[in-house]
Amino acid sequence: MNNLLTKHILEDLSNRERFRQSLLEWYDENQRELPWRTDPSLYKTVISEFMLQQTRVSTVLPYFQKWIIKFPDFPSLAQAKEEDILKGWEGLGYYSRARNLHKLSQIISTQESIPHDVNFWKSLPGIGPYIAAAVTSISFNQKEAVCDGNVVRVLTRFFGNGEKFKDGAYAQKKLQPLAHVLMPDDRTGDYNQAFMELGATVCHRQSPLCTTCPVLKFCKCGQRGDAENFPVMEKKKKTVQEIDRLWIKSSNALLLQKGKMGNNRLAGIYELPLNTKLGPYIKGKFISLKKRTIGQVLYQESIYWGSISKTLELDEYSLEWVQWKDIEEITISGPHRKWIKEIIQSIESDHT
DNA sequence: AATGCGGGGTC
DNA sequence: GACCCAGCATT
Repeated sequence: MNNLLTKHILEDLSNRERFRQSLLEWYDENQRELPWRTDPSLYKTVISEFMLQQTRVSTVLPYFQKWIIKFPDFPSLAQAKEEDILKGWEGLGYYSRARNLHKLSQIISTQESIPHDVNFWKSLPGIGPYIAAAVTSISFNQKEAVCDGNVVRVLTRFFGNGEKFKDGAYAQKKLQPLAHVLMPDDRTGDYNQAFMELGATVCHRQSPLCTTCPVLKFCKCGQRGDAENFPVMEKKKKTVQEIDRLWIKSSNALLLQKGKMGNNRLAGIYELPLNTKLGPYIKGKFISLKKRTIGQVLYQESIYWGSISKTLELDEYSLEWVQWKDIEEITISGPHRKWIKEIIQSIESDHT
């Protein structure tokens, strides 16, 4: 960290102070109007940070608005049924976030007073170093520096740090102390948000807007004109996994599978049934091939017409007949809801 | 330290 | 198609 600061304009304390002021002034004038910034509260901050985890602002906006109406505060969330919570999260992904938010709200609701200490927040379900720093700085003005993907991008460019990082998480961990050193003692929440806002709206991954950057004079890469080459990450190897799924319908219902065999990542969330050799399935004609990526795995999911041979074993395979009229009520993973609609469309167009 | 976990924007 | 986004939990 120290050798990163040497021979850099931000090594100088008065320059560092000028940098903070420039960034905050820019933020005061240019910050986006976001629903968790107008009439802010601890609750809104927590919800927004959970939703924004690995998820873009534009994706979060409609979910956040609906969520705040349905669950306006910690107690209402604490008392809600997990079913309803998952439904509010449908399509956002990383569903454990919703379950953790449920648990967290139950813990918060029983607290006499809410601790401001970052370690308390880190101990809560679903909260790690980033959200703990974000919440305690924004809501309690604690001096805790966030270091997310935006901050990593800005920092490596400021210092021309061409080190090849194993992955984003590693870079965040490694650069967090540097983020902390640059941080002011006051307005820590605004400063954290300003740093990320700069990354999100000016210091883009590709084609960064260096000419209009408010802190260009503190940025090595911005002045050299090679910001786009930073940060440097190792390549990840992708794997492919092929899966068979079945389209099993009756006149008024579709057979769906709740959760996923072997783990609970999709607990409470429905998808088309997985075809297994030992299952009660009869595989029919091919319908279509769908692709989606989860982490580094590219899933190629082939969907076939199917039927079931042993109707008494539905529970064993977590299978449920879902009436067509109820299909909007349950929580289906984003891609599967889309695929189901597409398949219905194609079936109907075949009949005409 | 490495892996699993969603879905979508953007080039 | 590749990369990555206001990361965290588990192993």
